[in-house]
Amino acid sequence: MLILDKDKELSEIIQKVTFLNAIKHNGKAQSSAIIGKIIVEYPDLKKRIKDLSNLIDKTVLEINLLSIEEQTQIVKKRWPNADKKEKIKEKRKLPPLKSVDEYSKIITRFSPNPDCVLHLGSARAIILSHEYARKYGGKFILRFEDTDPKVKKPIIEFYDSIRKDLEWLGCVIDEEYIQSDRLPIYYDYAEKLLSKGQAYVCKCVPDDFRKKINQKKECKCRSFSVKKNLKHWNLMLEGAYAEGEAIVRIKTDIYHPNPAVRDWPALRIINTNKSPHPRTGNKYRVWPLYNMAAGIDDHLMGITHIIRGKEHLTNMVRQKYMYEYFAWDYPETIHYGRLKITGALLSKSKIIKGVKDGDYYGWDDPRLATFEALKKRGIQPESIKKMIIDVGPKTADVTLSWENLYSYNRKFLDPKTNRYFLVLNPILLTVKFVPRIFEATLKLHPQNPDIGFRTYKIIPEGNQNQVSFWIDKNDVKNSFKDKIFRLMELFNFRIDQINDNDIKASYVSESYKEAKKLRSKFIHWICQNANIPCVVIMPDASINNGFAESACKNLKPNTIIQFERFGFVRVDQNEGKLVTYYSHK
RNA sequence: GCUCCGGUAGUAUAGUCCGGUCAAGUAUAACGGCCUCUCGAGCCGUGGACCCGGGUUCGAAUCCCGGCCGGAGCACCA
Repeated sequence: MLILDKDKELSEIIQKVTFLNAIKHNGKAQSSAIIGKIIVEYPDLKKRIKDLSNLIDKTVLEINLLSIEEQTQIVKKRWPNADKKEKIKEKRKLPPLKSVDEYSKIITRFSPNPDCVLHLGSARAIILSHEYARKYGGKFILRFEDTDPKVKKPIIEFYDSIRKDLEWLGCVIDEEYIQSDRLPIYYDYAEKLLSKGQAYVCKCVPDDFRKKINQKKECKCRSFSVKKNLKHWNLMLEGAYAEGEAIVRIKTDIYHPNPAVRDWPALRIINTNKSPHPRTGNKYRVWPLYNMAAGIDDHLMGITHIIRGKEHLTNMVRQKYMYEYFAWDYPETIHYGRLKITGALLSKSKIIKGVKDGDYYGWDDPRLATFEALKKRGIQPESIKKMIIDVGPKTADVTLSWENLYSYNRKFLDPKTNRYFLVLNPILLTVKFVPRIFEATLKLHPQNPDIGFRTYKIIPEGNQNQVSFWIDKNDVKNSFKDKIFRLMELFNFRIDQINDNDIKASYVSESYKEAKKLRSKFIHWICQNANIPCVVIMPDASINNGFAESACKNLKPNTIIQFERFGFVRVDQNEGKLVTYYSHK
């Protein structure tokens, strides 16, 4: 205590920290917070924490007696530079991968079953695997896991659509494998396991086996000799058994606490005359199951880091038995949580059913969260990528909101997207007494005039000097009386009369400042004859019809533009009629 | 039921391993203001969270125990 008291430097620091803490919290400092800060600077004081604590309590008591004004003054005088730290702008990045030093090259893989198109639910696996491979200068493998010709039957068209989706996402594939090409490899390893007594051919009916294994009892096939097992194995390959009559199981631990781990199935028989494989037809009857095929391949392909959903956690436990038999090291794993997005359907089977039943227009229906649909809606692959990286690889499930995705997307789109006018709910506005010819010059981008302009010439006609425009009914529908409106970048007008099919108005003035001063509503417009028909397909698949300004005539499909005061859209078709998909505000 | 994971604002995330600079940072959404010839962008500001209960400790988002809630697996699917 005494030593502390004498330490001028320390007492100075304590006072400073206490004053600052007090100011920060309405004039009342709190000792616990102060102790923390002091301990960090003087770790040695930990030993005499009681003394320190007393000293701080004393200081806090004294300083808290002062008013916040007094405190502020004292701080200003004694420590003029003490206040405020500036905001940190951090860019989130991937956490480092485990044990990278133990591998000469990082190899990751994405391994889909080509039984459906890809959707946002797969984004974590794809992007994390690819990003980590790139981050460490490694290799990214695409591996089609198409070893179930019956229950989750692969479909030929999806092999390609998956490749395309990956390309769109900017994930470059270094190597590609298809498991249905590799059956002999799995057979080979199966035989090795059988000959070492580490696997057996089980001929039990599934139900019986399950009952037994749940009671931690082995089935009779488990104790068959290697010779017998090999004989049965060959009979399997030769086609002597029907579907379900025999299966290869990997021996694990009958007493494993998790029944799902006990003697898991590795290869089964599929009648490919009845359920032909789309690539190999009826060439093979014995097909490996996930843990066999993926387990073998992950090793053979040198995968160092497996990044997959947490539903595979027990599969890791299962596969480790096989890895032990072969004396292989199991790769590092990341098992991330499920990714959902509010309201979106992310179930393959439901997507397939919906498309099949005609509930959706196709795989790219805007209501779906497939990559094809997102692309169609103008979502940039970079946005998805950034979002997934920000979400990171943690095991908790996440439910993203669309707003989040939109915000990422907006940041990419906003700086490089041309602006145009779109008029929905069009009604003809005729303005009379327009004093002269106007030439409106409209920036294609508000912050970046270098991108260019589009111009429209407004020529008054007839003895009342009239000009007609299309405007959105909704912009003027409420109490227009005595109000001045402004046609953006053009002039101000007053409405005389609203009819069902047109609006009569009179020119008021040209001044922008005047409109600003009067707090006029600024509305966009399209010259009566300078329009092209336009439809906007919304995320809920509803359709908006209207006019786009004629400058949109030359927009190429795939261009993303912003309709001012409406939102971003992606041009889908543009032949006589502009067909667009709405992205977001 | 059994076996595993998880739980920080509306959403997402940092911090958790190794207790103290965290009366909790950031992004987005919300709200207010400024700016802008878009309702977009930008700028400034406001409000908002450690699942609950015990314990250990001078001190717990962090460690321990118990509970609650959520998810996944328990397929001859992947």
